[in-house]
Amino acid sequence: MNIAEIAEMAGVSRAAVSRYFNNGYISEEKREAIRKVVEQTGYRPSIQAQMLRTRKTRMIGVIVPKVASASISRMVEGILSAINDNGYQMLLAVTQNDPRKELEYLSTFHGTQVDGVILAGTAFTPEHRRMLQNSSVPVVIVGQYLAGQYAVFHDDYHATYDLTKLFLEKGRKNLGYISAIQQDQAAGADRYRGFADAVRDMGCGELAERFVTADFTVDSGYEKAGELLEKYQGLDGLICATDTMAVGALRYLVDHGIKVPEQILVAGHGDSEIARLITPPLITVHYSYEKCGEIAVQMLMEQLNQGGSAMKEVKLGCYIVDQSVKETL
Amino acid sequence: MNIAEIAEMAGVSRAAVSRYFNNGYISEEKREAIRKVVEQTGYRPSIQAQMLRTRKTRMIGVIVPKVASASISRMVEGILSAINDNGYQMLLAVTQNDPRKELEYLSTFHGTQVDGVILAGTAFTPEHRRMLQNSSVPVVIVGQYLAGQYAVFHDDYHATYDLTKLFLEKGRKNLGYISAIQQDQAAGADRYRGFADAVRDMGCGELAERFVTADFTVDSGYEKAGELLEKYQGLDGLICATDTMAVGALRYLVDHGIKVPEQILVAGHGDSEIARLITPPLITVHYSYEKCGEIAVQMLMEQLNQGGSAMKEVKLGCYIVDQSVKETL
DNA sequence: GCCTGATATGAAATCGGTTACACTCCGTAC
DNA sequence: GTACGGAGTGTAACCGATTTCATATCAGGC
Repeated sequence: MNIAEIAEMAGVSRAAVSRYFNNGYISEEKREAIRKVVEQTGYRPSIQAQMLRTRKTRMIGVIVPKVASASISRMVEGILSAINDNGYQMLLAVTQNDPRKELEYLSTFHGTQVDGVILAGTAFTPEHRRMLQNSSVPVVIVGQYLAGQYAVFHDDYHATYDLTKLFLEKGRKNLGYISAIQQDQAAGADRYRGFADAVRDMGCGELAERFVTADFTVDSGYEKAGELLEKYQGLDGLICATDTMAVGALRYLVDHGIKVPEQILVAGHGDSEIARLITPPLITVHYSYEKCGEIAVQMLMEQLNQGGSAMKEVKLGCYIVDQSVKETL
Repeated sequence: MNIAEIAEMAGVSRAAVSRYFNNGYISEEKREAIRKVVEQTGYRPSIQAQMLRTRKTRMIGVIVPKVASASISRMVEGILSAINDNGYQMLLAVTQNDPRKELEYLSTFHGTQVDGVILAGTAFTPEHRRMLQNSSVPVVIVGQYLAGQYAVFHDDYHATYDLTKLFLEKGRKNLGYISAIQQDQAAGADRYRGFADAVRDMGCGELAERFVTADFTVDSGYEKAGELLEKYQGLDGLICATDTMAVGALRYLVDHGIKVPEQILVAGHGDSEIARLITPPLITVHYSYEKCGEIAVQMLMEQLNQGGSAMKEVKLGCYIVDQSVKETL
């Protein structure tokens, strides 16, 4: 079933059938004739032929490090819903935290494959920058800031700054910090910097050195909490770069008979479901992952439709979630 | 940059350039000449043109009810990894549990859009069956069994049967069950049937009526646990259709001063991270979601490459995870 | 009666590849 | 010497749509 057959059956030209589907000039009679034939045959125009001819794929490429993650899957959900609302579809690629794969997918998408790209990167190399600058399709980066690029991300620095300040104001003066790798600008560097600056501003700069670096896993949080506690005796507060690490740390404390929150107060970042459900609940920071994805799509759509986006960088605010203060559920 | 320009620059025909990319007959000299021009120009064949001409998109459509879910995101991860290994890409669609959207995406994908479809459906209507039977591309259903269709799913019935038996053997004779809606064949009907048959087989058939139906949320689990406990006094065991519900139920019990597991033993299904991390940990059933996705892709690939798959229905086994018995972490 | 602009139409070019077909070499078997 | 098969090549048809362009009709304004 192609457009020529439909045209013949309806007694019109191929152009007329095309106009029927694209709201072009067409008389009422022909419209009706075509409608009948289309209904009867169940004809649908070939998407590939349309893509080739119009040079639009109506697809957005989305590159993420993984998908089985509370934060990322929420972001993907937000992106997907916004993409569909705009009549686009999502081509999903997962890098499994392999920078080579990230570049590979980026380059695949650069061709004629998609109309735009949303990239949830972690660590950016010079090669990333080069590739992004030479991109033939618009790219929006989510979760990270990258100079000169369209991006939507969170205020990681102030999130951790405020969290640290809260801990100090609660009288927790012997803080420790479990960080993510510094190569991860947002979750690693920015959050740690928020912690370090806050303790300095509050007159206890020596705490800035009380940190260890963990992977993004529960087990690593467990292990590194042990290291930190051994190294620095008498900790009364522990701030972790992610909820996942914080859960691991919490389990370490519970396993070793340390009372939470009485002896040590624990916080993470991400407002994940588990942070609210674990006992005792974690103090955490709410990140609007869905919103982040939606805004990224909005920026992309403006570029696709108008050739440019009003917004170039969007920083989203965060707020602290402390269930010991206001009860949820 | 199109194939004609490359051909001219290399002093060969368009066919030769095409053969260069598709491992056709080509002499060493021409191959080298083309290689040089390609390297120099960074030329890449248009994917759209290839799709149009070859009638292959090298894309698999994946339809899921949502993505921000522990079980589904793991399945998507498994599917995606297997798809990429086979040189395909993933077009992802989320239905948000709307059956209309499910049909809509199914029909979109039926056209020329993708080479194959993986469908994680929940409730199948006659219209689903009709559409699946008339599908022009191979479809594999995951997570559910549907007569006559290629499918990979779990042994939900025996999972719950064994779990219930375990509870009874542990001396918990006053069981209650929190079910998912019966329209959901796997998580709803099959699991409940496993529960009901087990209690009957073990000589306490009257328990089969002790159930309520909840949504797939923590809050619903919380609420329904309350209803069940009010209705049936003296419960000493509670089996839930999903971990999420079980977590809600657990919180209800904790909030109401009921000791877990001493007074009431609680179990879910899914072996989610939260089931292991919550205190006290849930008894749960391990489902191989990644594997489920991988096998679905394998079945799809066999159909695409050989015109048919050796496997038609694959039922995956489950095993009970009980941390009170064998310690993890 | 003539001009203008909106509506309506089809022929044909175009998007960028793949591949069937015909044909030329060239080495080898008989 | 002829037949044969495989390697290597180019021409041209084809995949299935959109869109430009030329043209036609008709209404209304003057």
